[in-house]
Amino acid sequence: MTLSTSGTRLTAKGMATRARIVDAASDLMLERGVARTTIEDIQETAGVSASQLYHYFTDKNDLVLAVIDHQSDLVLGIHQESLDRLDSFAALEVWRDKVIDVVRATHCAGGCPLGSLASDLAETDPIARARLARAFGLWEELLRVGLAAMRERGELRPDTPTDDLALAMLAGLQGGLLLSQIRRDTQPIEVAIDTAIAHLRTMRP
Amino acid sequence: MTLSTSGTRLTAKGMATRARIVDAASDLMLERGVARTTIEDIQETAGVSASQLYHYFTDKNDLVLAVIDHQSDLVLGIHQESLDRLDSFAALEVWRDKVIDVVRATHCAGGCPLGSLASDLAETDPIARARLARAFGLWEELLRVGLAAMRERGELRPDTPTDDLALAMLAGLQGGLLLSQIRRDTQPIEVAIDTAIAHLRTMRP
DNA sequence: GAAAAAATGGAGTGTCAACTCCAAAACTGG
DNA sequence: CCAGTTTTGGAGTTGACACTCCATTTTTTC
Repeated sequence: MTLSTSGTRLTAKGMATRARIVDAASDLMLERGVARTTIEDIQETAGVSASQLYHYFTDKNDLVLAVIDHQSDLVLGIHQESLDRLDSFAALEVWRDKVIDVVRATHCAGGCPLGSLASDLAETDPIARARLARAFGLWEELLRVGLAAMRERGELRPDTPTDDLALAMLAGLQGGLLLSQIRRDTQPIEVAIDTAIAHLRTMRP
Repeated sequence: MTLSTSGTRLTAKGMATRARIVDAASDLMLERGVARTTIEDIQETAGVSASQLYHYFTDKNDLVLAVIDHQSDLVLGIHQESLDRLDSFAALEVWRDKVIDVVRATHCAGGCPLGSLASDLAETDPIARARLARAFGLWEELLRVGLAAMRERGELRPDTPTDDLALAMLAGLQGGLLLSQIRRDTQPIEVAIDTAIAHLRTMRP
């Protein structure tokens, strides 16, 4: 999974410390962005010393990559769970509700963890950009496979362009999350997903 | 328009200098984000001294607000021009091509100026968030009015939920721009807009 | 054309943030 | 239980960055 730290073997305790650091960094970077999150903030939140942090990560950049991997695992995990057996419109609605519950739970703060990191790092860190592109590729694939399965099951017409719809759905999701974040209102993400599903409904046989 | 600097009257020369500063700051902040853009960078790019910068803006935050206003004017200007007489699907396609030309011209770098600022500032600067929310509101309104006009003209069925479609379109646009930015490929934004238009086409009388 | 206001130059200042270093404590494997 | 390895503590150090200050030049106003 994580290929950043190599060479030194990690004790159970060490793994726990490392995880605490990544957790703290993930939370803070989602809230404030990468550049505004200081190493000292992370130290305090995670309850570790400077030497510990630099024992597990070569520098802040290295930590950022670990945060990307961590958030990718979390986000893709949530969506994989819901989309794995995407075989009906009912299942799609369950996914929809789950996404919106998450947004509501955070009161629209932070936006999408991957989207925020992407916007933050796209132009300043090529390695981070590539890794985020990969994560979004996997996410898109999840939607692609799900919609293709729906088509196979006869829920959608055979000529439905599921690949395009999957990409458009991901775009709508990202944009909806961003708009919900700045408006502090779940309406945009709700409308974005519902409209995507409505479009899908026009493609039933 | 700009309500940040008040009290002192501006000479023509002063206005030019101020504009040079805002232009430079806008470019740099779009490329690197707000926190990674230093005052010194802006000074060099704009060709001004520190005292000039602090003569026109009380602090970096104040400059950020000016950048938001500037980018809002630019972005909304571009879209207003295209959407003003949105009375047919042909006009919608013209708008689509224009948007994608802009993205292609920048080689997908930077993403949407407003979207990037929004993601950057949403959680750290409440005033900036409010102002960006307002800009997105105006943008949404542009689309709302355009689609409503299309419906009035009989291009769309009377029961078409143009308000929802406008919001979903803006979301798809934002998400598509973000995905195009991290993939360095215009495909996501193209598919996002085209899918939105395709959905609209299903609503013709 | 002179007083007032605005625009500019550029050196300086205090703070903060990333990263280093050396030593000590805790743990692991044989 | 001991040698080697991993983990931890915490006080520096270096550089960068936002912002200040005061003097000087340019422009406006009457």
